Amino acid sequence: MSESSQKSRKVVVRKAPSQSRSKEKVQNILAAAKSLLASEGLEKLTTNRIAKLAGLSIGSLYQYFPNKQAIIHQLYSDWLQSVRELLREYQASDLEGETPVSIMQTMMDQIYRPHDLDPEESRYEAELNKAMHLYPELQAIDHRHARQIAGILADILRKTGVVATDDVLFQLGLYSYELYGSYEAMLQHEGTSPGLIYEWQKQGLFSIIESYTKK
Amino acid sequence: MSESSQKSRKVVVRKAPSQSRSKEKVQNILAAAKSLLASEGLEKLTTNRIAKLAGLSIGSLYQYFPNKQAIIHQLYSDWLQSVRELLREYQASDLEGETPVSIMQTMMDQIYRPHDLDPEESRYEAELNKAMHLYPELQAIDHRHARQIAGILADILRKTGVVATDDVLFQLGLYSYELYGSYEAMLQHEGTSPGLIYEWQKQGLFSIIESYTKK
Amino acid sequence: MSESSQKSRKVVVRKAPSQSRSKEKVQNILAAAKSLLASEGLEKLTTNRIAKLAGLSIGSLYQYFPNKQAIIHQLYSDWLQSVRELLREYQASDLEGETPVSIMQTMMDQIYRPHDLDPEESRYEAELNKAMHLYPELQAIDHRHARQIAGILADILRKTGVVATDDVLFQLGLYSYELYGSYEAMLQHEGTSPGLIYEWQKQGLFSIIESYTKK
Amino acid sequence: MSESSQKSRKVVVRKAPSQSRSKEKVQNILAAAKSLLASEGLEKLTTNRIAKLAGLSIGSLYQYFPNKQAIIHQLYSDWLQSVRELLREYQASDLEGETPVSIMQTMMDQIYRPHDLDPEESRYEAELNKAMHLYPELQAIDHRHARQIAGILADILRKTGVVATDDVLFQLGLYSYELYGSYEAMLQHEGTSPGLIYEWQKQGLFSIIESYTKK
DNA sequence: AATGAATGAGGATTCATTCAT
DNA sequence: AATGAATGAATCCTCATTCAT
Repeated sequence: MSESSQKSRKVVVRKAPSQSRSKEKVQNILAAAKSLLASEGLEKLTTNRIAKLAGLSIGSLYQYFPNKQAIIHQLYSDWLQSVRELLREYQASDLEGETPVSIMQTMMDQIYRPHDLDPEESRYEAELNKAMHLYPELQAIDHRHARQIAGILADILRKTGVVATDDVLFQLGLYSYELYGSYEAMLQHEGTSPGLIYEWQKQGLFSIIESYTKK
Repeated sequence: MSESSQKSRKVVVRKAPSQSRSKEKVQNILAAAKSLLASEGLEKLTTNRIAKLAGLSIGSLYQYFPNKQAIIHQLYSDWLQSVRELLREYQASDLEGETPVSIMQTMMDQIYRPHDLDPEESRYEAELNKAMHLYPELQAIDHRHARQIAGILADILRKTGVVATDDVLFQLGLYSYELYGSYEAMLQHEGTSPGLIYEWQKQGLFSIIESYTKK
Repeated sequence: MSESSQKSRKVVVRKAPSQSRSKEKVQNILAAAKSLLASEGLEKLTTNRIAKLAGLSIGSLYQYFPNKQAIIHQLYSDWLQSVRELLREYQASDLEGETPVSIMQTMMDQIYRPHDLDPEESRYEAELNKAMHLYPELQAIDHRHARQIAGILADILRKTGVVATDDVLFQLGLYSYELYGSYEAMLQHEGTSPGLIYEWQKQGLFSIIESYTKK
Repeated sequence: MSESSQKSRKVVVRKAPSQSRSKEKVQNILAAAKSLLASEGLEKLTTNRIAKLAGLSIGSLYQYFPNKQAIIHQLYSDWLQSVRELLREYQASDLEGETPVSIMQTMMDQIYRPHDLDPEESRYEAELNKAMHLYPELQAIDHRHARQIAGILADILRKTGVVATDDVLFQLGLYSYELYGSYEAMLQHEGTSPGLIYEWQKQGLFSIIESYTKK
């Protein structure tokens, strides 16, 4: 199960199977944008460069996306969706016998792992996050997604025994989700040790969660 | 994205602010940039607007700063310095009787407080952080400062009883410092409760610190 | 989504032409735009060509006008103002002994004349009119000016003995003004004889006016 | 201004609409263009939108029309033809007992009427007129048509008793025709009263015609 | 014949930076 | 030293038209 959901994390690739030519082009564009974001950063992300890297003309690019923001939004949205889907699997799964800490640990292991394996992925997500802040219009979407994720996390926490008001549960979900964002940010700094930070993040979060758990 | 046309540039102050007249102009420029950053965000931060708000000509601005990056760098550097100085005071103070947690609590209260009191300050620091990420050249400087702060924190932690290798101590300092950055980021999201987040940040960090403390 | 990016635009002059240098540049730009409009038509009127013909860079052009519309608006506004001022002189003058027809005849002779003398002027005004229709935002201004002119004409007609309700007087003023627009349009057609058309325009208008005059 | 990239082009129909299938497609295209012109204006009239609304592909559209201008030309040409045919009926009819004024009155009532009944038609013709001015190549064709119509009108006027040289008669025909164009333009302005304008147009024209009539 | 994806020149606009005065 | 007009490369985006399938 952990294997299959590992795959479902990469929604971008999952959609790739060439159902239609359109879908493939869209994927090319997204892949190009992702690649530029990871390799050169947000500053160098121009529509013309994306088109060139995707192997099509600028005009074609605009046949698939109405504007630059839409590309970034899709990238971000895809990523958020993959996280949401992963969390939903856990939410829907049999949580019998799981403690809040045990389930969070499992989920974090799965979500944080790619950063250790692939620094590109790490840079990519950090740049994506940056971009999100630069386009105010996209923040609303970000918030909506974030709230959904927070809701799922809150539900999982509640089901596994965390006792708190709905609002605190929701805040806890939001906090957990945003903690992941800060993890990404930290990895961008040189000199930080991913392993240690990961452990500390878990330890800190678990300490908080446990304080809301009935004994 | 106006920042995309940036090239490698020197980021040092062009003119040592030795004369008081000069010092004043430099301060005006920095204050204007800070104000614009806090009120309108990074996207609206143009050199022309800074000059206008600072009450001098764009030509004069370039007599005090070689380029836009240098202004942002100075702003960031000033902020880091204030943090460093604050921490150095603690470092130099009599830490007798303090536990790692007690001293961290004191320092965090002092550093985090402005965000509760002044949302402008919060926005300002978040935008500053964004800018830092957008100018790759500035990141190296950021890292140097961060390492200094981490070193101070490591020293304080060691003096107050944290037991770990030098490297782990340093990582712990770095982690503590970066946790603050993530706090700023979280506050930018709607729907988050500053009070709760602050408490959780502390609780998480203290939990980690305590695990490195001899009993 | 791309459709929605249309925004209201300011159509005022960005920089008050208070200093003579500025004034001169503004005039250069307007003259260049006018010249292009007259010689090549609206299709070839691009900001870059205006700048080049005006002898300055595209960047400079945008220091004097916030956008292309503003240039066209200024051109149109200037022309309307000259007409308004001319009419106001008549309005303020001693109309004793004048009949509606005699005063209209005098004014029309003065306003229509440039077309006979200068075909460039004729083409220019026709293109300007075309442009006005292409920019919806400018139509509101057009209407406001038109109403002012209509008001002045109505006043002149009333003072010189036309008897009608205020509304009809106003409509008559509007009609007289718009008749001039149609004169411009007709001149653009080959094979038309300006002299005849002018006489007919007058004859038609006078016939209408006289039917509202007490005998 | 998308039209600015236009170059000299043939404006004839590429394919004679001899087969009924073809004829239908051509009509679909023209109807779509007309509809877009009336509802959204010239600026929003793109070949791709026309094709979509006509229910065929952009490629097919270009099988029936060599370029965008040709479509507009056909639209304009069709409209002119309908006017021509209407006038020809009068020209061919028994004009015994008709005065120039009575016959013009009858014709104008018939031609002007649609504007009162259908504001869409009014907008359509105004946009068509605008388009005509934007494509210099089309003006020559416009003039040819206009001359034909002027010739018919001149003939009708002569037959019903207007006495003037052939040239003046022709000019009078042209003037009458163009007066209609100005009527359309006036209707686009807010605040004008169609009824009054119509009456005034007639009154003005009749006054001119009568001055060329033997008593 | 039909399709519609692909093209890319061209347009409006911005803004960091320079330099003549 | 101070000024601020001037620069122009660079960016996002449009749309008439073509052509491989």
